Amino acid sequence: MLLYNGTVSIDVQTIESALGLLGQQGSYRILRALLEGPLRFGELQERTGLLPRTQSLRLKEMMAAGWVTRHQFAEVPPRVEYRLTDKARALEPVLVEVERWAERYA
Amino acid sequence: MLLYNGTVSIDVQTIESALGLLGQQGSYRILRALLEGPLRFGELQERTGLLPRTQSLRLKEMMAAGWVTRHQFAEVPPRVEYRLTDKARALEPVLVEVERWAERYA
DNA sequence: CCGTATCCCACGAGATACTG
DNA sequence: CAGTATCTCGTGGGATACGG
Repeated sequence: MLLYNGTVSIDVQTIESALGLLGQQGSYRILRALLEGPLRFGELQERTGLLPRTQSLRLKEMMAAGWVTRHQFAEVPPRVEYRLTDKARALEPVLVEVERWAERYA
Repeated sequence: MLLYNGTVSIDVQTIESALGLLGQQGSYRILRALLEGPLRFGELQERTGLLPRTQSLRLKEMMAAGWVTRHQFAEVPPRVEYRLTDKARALEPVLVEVERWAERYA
């Protein structure tokens, strides 16, 4: 399905899947937290307040969508870091606009 | 839960519920369609391609969220129009940013 | 430390049929 | 025309427990 925006035709599927993922519980929190920099699973959890299971699911979806990458370090104790891709960082303006909207219409 | 944005503290609940609704299937299509102007249920359906049931549910949620109003006319045949509130129209910049993102990262 | 497994429940979507 | 009713199925969340 294609919509016409005024200047370009836009792919509704792409937008819906992005909005769908963003609308999942916790996605916004994860995104906001990781915009500050890479975090470990536990550190992330402190900031998001998500259950391990939920955060794990969300991270997997975000990895599948190419928003997050996982970096595992061969250390003891084991260390894992999650960081955003450029694609995900490029969503920041979207968040800014939502936040601006929320400020006004909360 | 509150996050600090740099300049203002933002209410995560509000943002998540907005993103949650936006992420529901069809919400984006409904919003985009109604930004052009008020539409009847059937006209809207032609543009969104949603099942009656789904569109009906979505419209109810959007009404509950104060995004859409319903106007019923005492005519024969019956006529109903849906239109966006200012609150919903104010979401357009969000859509614009998502669309800009989708153009680049599709 | 970083998750996965399991159980249970609730909601959401698709399809089809039907009504004020 | 503008929806609702019903059924069926799959997915997602909460909680708790456990494994590499």
